[in-house]
Amino acid sequence: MALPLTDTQVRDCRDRIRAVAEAQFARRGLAATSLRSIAAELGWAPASLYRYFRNKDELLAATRAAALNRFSDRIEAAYAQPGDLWERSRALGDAYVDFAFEQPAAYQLIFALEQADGDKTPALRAAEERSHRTLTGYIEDMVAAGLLEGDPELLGHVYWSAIHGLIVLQMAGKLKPSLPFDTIRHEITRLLTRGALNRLGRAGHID
Amino acid sequence: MALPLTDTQVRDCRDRIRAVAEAQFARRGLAATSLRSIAAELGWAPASLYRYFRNKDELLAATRAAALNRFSDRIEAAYAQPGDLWERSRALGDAYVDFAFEQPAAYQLIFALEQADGDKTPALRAAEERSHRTLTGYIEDMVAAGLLEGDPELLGHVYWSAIHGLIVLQMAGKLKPSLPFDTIRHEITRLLTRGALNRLGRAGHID
DNA sequence: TTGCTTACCGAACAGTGTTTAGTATGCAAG
DNA sequence: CTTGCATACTAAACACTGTTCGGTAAGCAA
Repeated sequence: MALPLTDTQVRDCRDRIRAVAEAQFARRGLAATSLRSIAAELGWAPASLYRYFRNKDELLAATRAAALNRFSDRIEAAYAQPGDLWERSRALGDAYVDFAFEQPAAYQLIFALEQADGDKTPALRAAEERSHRTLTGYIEDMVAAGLLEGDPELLGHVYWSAIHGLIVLQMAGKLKPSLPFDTIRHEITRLLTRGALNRLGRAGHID
Repeated sequence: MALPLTDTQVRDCRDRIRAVAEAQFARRGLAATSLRSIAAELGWAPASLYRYFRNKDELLAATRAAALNRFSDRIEAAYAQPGDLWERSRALGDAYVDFAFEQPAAYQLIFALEQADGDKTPALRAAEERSHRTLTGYIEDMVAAGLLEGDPELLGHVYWSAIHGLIVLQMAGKLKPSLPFDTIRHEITRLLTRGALNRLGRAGHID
């Protein structure tokens, strides 16, 4: 073990480390996974990992990238299947949801979701419920007034998820620069006042 | 300083600590903020914080709860203003967006968003761009086929934000239990095939 | 003055990511 | 076969983290 590793050997080694890391992320959670625990599972010394990754963040980024590429593989394969656009749409949606629920740890890793739930204080829980009640109550008012149709709970989730997503993307500078700064507010206002989502929320199978 | 503090003094102390913590979260980021740095800014010893918070997680939860309550205050105040439902809708939407962009650190704290961006490997960035291209390309196909109308970029963001939000909520067990397990997939399929969002994405002011 | 409760602190402990000096391995050269 | 050498890997340390514990000093009651 003193001659230089080939490129493929290095890549295999990186993949092995990455796999152990992702397994521990899924099993113990991200915060409880240390370089020492990963090295221990490999039967290595902690410092040895630094031959393959510059630091812990780079290892984390590598596992994220691998999970994200698995996700893209599934989506693209589903969308590439034969059929008309409706069928391919359905296959793509199914692939998206299937991946999320078959590999929840990978999905959480991709989107950097914390699975911590035990560190919620009663005060925090109360604040969350209050916020949820406020936003959901608004949707209920809209439904009661006949301005939106469907199940208020589900409708509210779609609603606020979309708005939240727009804000996050705007903050991250991911929206295309040609959009003026206020466009997001206009879009949100239209969401809120036009009932564009009013076909959603009615539970029922598609035909 | 040896006689017991009154309840209000204790609360003031907790608030002072919390304020310093939130300021450091906003300034240096969440990961770079330690109990030692917070104590140092207060001129205290690190151990002293444990008289007011059981541990770091509880301090974090307190700051989260405080920020979330400030958020709810703004939303509720806007929605409680006089006017018809349209006007109150608009006020609520404005309040939501204004808070998010006036206090981005608080918004990120509330929704546990990591502001880390420098730890992105080229490989991870490539994987993200690939995934983004795949999902956006699908929307573009829909628009090209005349099944959706509007700006594909913005439309895609709303689209995937909503779906992502539904999955996260389903994973967290936040969707109401009466909804059968497959309802989320049906809703997503309807999103994908019904063009329910087809009124969105056309840039332009509301009248 | 004595005693006691109490806010606060200094110092330590275990654990983390990371660096550095060093060991031992196995091929290549003499 | 011996020597040299590049190299995969390690042991030990460093600086830092959250957290705990014994101790100190301050102010009130007796």
